[in-house]
Order: sequence, then C-alpha cells, then structure tokens
Amino acid sequence: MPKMTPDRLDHIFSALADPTRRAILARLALGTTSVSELAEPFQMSGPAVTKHLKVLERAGLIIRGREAQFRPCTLDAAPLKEATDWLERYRRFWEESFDRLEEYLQEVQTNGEKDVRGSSRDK
Amino acid sequence: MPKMTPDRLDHIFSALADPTRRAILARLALGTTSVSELAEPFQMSGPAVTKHLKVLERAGLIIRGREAQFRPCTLDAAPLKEATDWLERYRRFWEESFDRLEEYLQEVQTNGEKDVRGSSRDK
DNA sequence: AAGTTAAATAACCGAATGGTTCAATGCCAA
DNA sequence: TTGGCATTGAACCATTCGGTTATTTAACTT
Repeated sequence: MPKMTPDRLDHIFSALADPTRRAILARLALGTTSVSELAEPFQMSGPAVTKHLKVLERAGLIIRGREAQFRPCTLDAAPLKEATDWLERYRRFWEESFDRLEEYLQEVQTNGEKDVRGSSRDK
Repeated sequence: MPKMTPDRLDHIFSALADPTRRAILARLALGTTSVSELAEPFQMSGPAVTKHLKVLERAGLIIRGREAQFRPCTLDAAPLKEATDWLERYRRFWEESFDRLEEYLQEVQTNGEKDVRGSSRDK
C-alpha cells in the first residue's frame, strides 16, 4: 500500500503517453525554443503547457534554460535510448509474432470467441 | 476542450509506464500463463491484477483465452514495434546528444545572452 | 516609474489510476 | 448437488492527471 519507488522508465514512458507531450518533443527536435512558441500549436492555456514541460523535465527529456524572460526548452533524447533499450528485449517477439500468435489464435478460435468483457453467459 | 481521440500510442506507452505491467510482460515473454500465476510475484489483490491486464489488453499487448476456469494471457508484442518505430525517429538525437547538449550547456553557462526567440526561423 | 510580456504558482475541478474488499460467476471435482 | 477454485464485477477510496482561471514573479521597454 505504500508506493514503490518510481522507476526511471515509469517517468519516461508516462511522459510519452500523452500526444501533446509527444508533439512538444517533435517540435523540440527542430531546435530549442520558448514556452510560448511550444504552446502556440495547441489550444491550451499556458499553465497547461508548463505542466507538460514539468512532466517532460521529470523524465529528463528536456533541459530548461533561462534567457531574459524566456525559459528555453532543449530536447535531451538520452532517456529515449533507455526506453528503446528496454523495448529491444521484446524485438524477437514481434518479429516472431506471426508464427506464435497465429498458432495460438488458431487454437483458440476453434472453441472460443475473442470477446472478453461483457457478461459472459454459458455456452 | 474535452478529450481528443486517444492515439494508439497513448495506450501503448501508458501501459508500459507501470512497473507491475512491465513485469507482467516480462513473465509473459516466458510463455502463456494464468492470471493467478501472473499475480503470484506481486503483493497485490487479484482484482488489481485483473485491472492491469485490462490496461495491457486495451493496448493490444496481450490476448486472452479461455481454458476451463482459467483465462490464460498471451503476449502480443506487435504494439511494441509501433512504440520503437516512433522512438526510432529520435535515435539520431541521442546518438548526437553529446555534441548538441554539451554545446548548448556550454553556451548557456558562459554567456546567457543569446536570443532564443525564433531560434529556427527569422522573425 | 510604469507598463508589457514570458512564464510559473496557486487553487480548483472532473476524470482517470491504482489499489482495496466483498460479492457474483463459471467451471471442475467429490 | 455441493463445494472449492479462478477470475471478474461492483462499489469505494485516495492520489494523480490534465485542464482551467486568477495571481505573481521576473525581465524587458518606454
């Protein structure tokens, strides 16, 4: 019931789980820029963008600077390498997945449905 | 202003953002198994595991079957390919990151008076 | 000194998460 | 048929998330 120490991957993956944040990263791939320029494509208040930036910062995906009244954001893609490194361990599964899954689904479809939720009546 | 249609990547990345679910995937990499065997390593109630499985299912990462009173889970790693495909677009950034980031941090720490507005375009 | 602009904070809100317990369902076995 | 096991469902709870508006801080501009 206490919370476990959040893994770095938790922060990285959950930062990537939001389309706004992925779009921000895409913009930052074009170069360092200010918060208001980052906010511009979204119809969203400034503070909302600030919060997204905090999430990205917590994940280590951006580095913030200070220049006059601006707080420029710079992409730091290093954590994305951690994410891919984790995903790499599963590569063989999606490469083999045709065989394995087809085999499994074949077996299941002979006597079952793909339905899972909903009230399951006896058959 | 309400919620935008959730991207597939949203579901995939947020499924991966939890250590319990990553552990479940790791176990499933060893082969199809039942819910209670999946639950065994965790100090967590059954329904909690069921909820995690629903999240994984929503992300398309597992396929559920029926076998007597068991509901076996099988890994489907295909969505992980989508995730890596997305991440691949940033590979060059973490490969170059030494140069770019060092350069940036150097620049910021020595003299913080470079213009950041419209860094990649003329204003 | 006053005003403008960039951004962050604070306080708030509704919805989603991650967990719980207790009850129901489906399936097998004695 | 009765009982037990595997699993899900329902209701509940605390926390987090993603957004809002209003206020505040900081730096430039006039």
